[in-house]
Amino acid sequence: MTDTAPRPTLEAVAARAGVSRATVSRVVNGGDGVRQALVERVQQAVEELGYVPNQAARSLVTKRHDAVAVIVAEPESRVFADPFFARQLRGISKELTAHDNQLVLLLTEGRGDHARVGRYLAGGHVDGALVFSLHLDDPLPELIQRAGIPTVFGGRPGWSGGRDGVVYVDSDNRGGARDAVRHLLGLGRTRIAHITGPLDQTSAADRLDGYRDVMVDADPRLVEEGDFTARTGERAMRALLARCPDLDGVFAANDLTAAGALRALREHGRRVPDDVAVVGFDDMPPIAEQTEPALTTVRQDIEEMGRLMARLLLRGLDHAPSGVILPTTLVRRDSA
Amino acid sequence: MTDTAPRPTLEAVAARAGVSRATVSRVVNGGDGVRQALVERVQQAVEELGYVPNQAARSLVTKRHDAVAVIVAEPESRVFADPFFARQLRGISKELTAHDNQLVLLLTEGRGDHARVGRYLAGGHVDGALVFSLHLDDPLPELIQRAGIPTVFGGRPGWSGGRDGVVYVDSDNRGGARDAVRHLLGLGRTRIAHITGPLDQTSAADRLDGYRDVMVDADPRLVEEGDFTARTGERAMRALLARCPDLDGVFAANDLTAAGALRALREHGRRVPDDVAVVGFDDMPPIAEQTEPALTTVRQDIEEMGRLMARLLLRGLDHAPSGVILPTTLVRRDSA
DNA sequence: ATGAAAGCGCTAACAG
DNA sequence: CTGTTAGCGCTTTCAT
Repeated sequence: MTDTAPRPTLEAVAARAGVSRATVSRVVNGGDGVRQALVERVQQAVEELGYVPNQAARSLVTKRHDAVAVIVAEPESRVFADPFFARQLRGISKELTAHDNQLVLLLTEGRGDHARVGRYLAGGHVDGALVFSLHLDDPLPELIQRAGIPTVFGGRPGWSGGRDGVVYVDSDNRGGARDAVRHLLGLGRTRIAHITGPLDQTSAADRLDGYRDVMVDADPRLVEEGDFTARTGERAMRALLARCPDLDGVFAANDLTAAGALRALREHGRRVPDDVAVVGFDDMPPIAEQTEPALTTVRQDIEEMGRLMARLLLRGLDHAPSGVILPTTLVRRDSA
Repeated sequence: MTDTAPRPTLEAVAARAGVSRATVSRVVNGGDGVRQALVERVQQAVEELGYVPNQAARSLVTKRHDAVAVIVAEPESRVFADPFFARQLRGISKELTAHDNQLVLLLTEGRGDHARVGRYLAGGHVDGALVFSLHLDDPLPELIQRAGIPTVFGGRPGWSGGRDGVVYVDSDNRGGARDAVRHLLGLGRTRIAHITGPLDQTSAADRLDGYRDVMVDADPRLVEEGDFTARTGERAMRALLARCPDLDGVFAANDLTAAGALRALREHGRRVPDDVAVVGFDDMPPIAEQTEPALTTVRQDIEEMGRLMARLLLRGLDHAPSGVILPTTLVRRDSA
């Protein structure tokens, strides 16, 4: 790696402005309590020299880093197929940027990477962590707790029952699912199937619970487990069709799954929504608007989730509510 | 943000092991030239105290950060619709992780963010930068050059002609495009249309060039500009169909565009591949395998691109080749 | 309101 | 091989 040209230090600026380092430091950090004349002189010197504070030196004394780790622990498949991840990142990035914080991205490939993440967190490089996509049996939270660093989880962690001090942001998965199923019911459908997500994630489990809230004693054969991918959605739909040819409605755990289901339905000559009405979850425009027919779905504001997670973390977790649940809304298009 | 418990310092470890700070430092950093007995004593002290080096203090003296900035300058639309971004990130992350480097993600929302990025880069927080998705008129490279920090670009920068010392990694877009069109020709198609990407990006321009290489004097009306999104691919296909109803082949600049084209084709009652053969570009499995019919497309190894970019940067740019072009391969499925 | 001085925790000569 | 000694560039009392 080529060396960077030596950058001017506080010292240099002080010399040029004819003041002490302390004064320059004050000006650079807001400049209260410094005479206006001096402030200007310093600012000019900063300008002329192109001075930029050395973050390492600053962190060394302040013990702050103005950096937040974002940890994504997710099997490849989903992260790549689904714009979900990118959207959350964007929200987080916006909020962090607005507060002059940097985003350090930690992608994990599996258990092997956990030690590394733990070490990094314990290393005190960042002021906090934002963690996604935890599965029920994930050891990551344990590590993170041990690192003793402020953390906000994206999505309700499966193990949080009882654990205190766990802060998370989630969508109203259960309520959204209820809305979806009720909408189907309102359309006169009675044989409503559900293709779930991976049930070791709370978002998927909660949506299933919502489905069951409304379909109190539904035929258990109407529920098929999926994993949030289109491929599996298609396969699940085929299984459902074979098992319950009389079904007239489907609530898919996310839009990708719904897209897969739509394919299977078309393949089997079922018209949507005439024969079978379909509702998705997420409202990812590039997916929901592109399906044939366009998808009726439950919208969650993913970017806002990201933004909120960052905001909570930056504000300080001491007075933060444990869980924040964001509302969802049903978006009607053509599939139901 | 809650404070982290005060962590033990080198000093503390030294005291406990009964050696000097220098010795501890040596052990922590590889430990060559230290008697085995001492090494073990120090390691045990480290263990017992749970010592982790303070990165800020270390950077302050070494002037290295073991961190790389990844800058993504891309209008929302594409980053979110396309798994492209996530894949490259994964490749980069893997390589960086393997070399104990951190990934600092900088997402820009537009011109307004450029100053911030420039400041960050100039701030000397990172040892290098990886930059994506530059458009022809993008001022970002300028800023980056000024920051004087080692940089590798993802995709051939549009302005690199003449500029020396620009290092980039790209796919063989032009060659891949030629393969795609030749394949269509080999199928006996003669009226082959092309839906381009945004032509201010070299990847799109190069693919168009590749198309023209083969279709030397093609009817110019067979070319329609797109922007790498499905929606636009659909619209472009409609326009093409209206203008040249006799077309029998389409080369779409990427898979998403091809997916959109497929929709338009279906809507117009054209059978694929019988009436119109379609070839895409990228080979994004979640897209290419899910279209109806499955997409014949030009594969590029996106994750490898990311990995290679990181590798070049970490190895040091001084002896790096200016441009590295990765090969592409045609993947036959059902659409052509 | 401003300056002097003391470190933050670490590495890197330099001695020994 | 190991210890001593200087800082790296910045913030922050404490005087003035």
